[in-house]
Amino acid sequence: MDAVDQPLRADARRNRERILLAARDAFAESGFAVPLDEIAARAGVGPGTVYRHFATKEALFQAVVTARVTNLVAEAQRLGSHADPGGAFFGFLARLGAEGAAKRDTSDAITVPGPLKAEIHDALEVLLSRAQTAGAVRPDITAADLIALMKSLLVAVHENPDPARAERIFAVLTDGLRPPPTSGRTRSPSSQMVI
Amino acid sequence: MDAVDQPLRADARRNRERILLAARDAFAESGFAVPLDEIAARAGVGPGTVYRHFATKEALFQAVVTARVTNLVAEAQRLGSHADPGGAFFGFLARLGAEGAAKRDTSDAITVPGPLKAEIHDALEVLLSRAQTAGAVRPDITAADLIALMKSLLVAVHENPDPARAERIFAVLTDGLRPPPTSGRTRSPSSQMVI
DNA sequence: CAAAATACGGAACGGTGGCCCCGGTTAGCA
DNA sequence: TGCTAACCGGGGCCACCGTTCCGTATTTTG
Repeated sequence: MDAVDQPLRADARRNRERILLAARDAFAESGFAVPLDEIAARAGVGPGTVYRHFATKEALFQAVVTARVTNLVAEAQRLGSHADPGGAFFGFLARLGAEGAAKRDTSDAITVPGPLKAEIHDALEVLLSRAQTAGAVRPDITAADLIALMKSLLVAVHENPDPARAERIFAVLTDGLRPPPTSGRTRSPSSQMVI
Repeated sequence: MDAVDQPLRADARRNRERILLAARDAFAESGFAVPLDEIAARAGVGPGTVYRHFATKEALFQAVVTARVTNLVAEAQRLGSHADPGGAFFGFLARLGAEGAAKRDTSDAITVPGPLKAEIHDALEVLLSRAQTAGAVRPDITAADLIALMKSLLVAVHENPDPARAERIFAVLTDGLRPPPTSGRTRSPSSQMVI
């Protein structure tokens, strides 16, 4: 990973841009699991060239998704001052779901331990606790639960890419996140998961 | 895969038993992804011996999980004649969740295309449609949706093995599966996932 | 107990994927 | 235009994993 980018040869700069573009597309299509050789081939360079610019495959991944995650966090913080806590929370969840359904690497980005995951976690936690205080979201859920849920549901959506099914799955999530009717327990006793 | 098992040498029969035992534990702990060499090592045999008894790793997996899945299907069919459709459905879901949380290979068994997946799908469909007709489960969900949901949630549970979190996650699922309140829409408009 | 059939173990093969290195090429500058 | 330094390409190394092969060991049988 080159820190300075001022004294960079013209072809080096051009190749770096190409690699980032190709990585963006490849990661979005196939997630982090895409072979690095395919990224290199898409960029029209050799694998060695990729490693000249990015020390490791993960560094390249970080470089690609950082901008997108930062945007998400910014939107979450913007929504954090929203009047309606429930609307802000579910709106951000919808944004996250749309992003994750479109780009396969989003679920990897918010899951792999690192600064990105921490940022999303913190941003989500603010929205979540506000919504919970307002009574719009069930109080037992944590931000880590939500990230785990989102990640696994995004995987499910990617594994059978039916838009209608994706909407149904996310509807189950959003409805399940709402506070359960606190009045006389209508839950059947057999609905407990014994682990 | 040897069809005849009558003329089987004593050590062969013993090793076959050992392999099945080791595979059962290894698959339960690590899912289908466990290296076959580890199964062989656990059984105290060489990898070649495993392949003498089972033509492929997947054949061994099928031999291990078939009994368990068959039991699940039998229980589903038994519950199918239950008086309370909702209770039967959520009870079976709880059973599936418990089984899947305890054994990591359950999610693989019900997901990999094959007869096991088809059996589970059909058994689940009966319970689901009865519960939907009774108004205990939201009507838009399909059996395939449920399998996808269960699989991904089980993966999430296995990735962070906190029993409390597992219960919370499954609570979100069961609550989200209940029919949404049909009365005046309390859903905020921003809760739609735009895909 | 000896011969024949059968099974065993583990080394080896083939494929995949992350990562590195060397010979050739190209940019930048005088 | 010619020289130097940086860069590029892709072949290659290593690790992992499913699978196969073969010399050896064990069991069965006459």
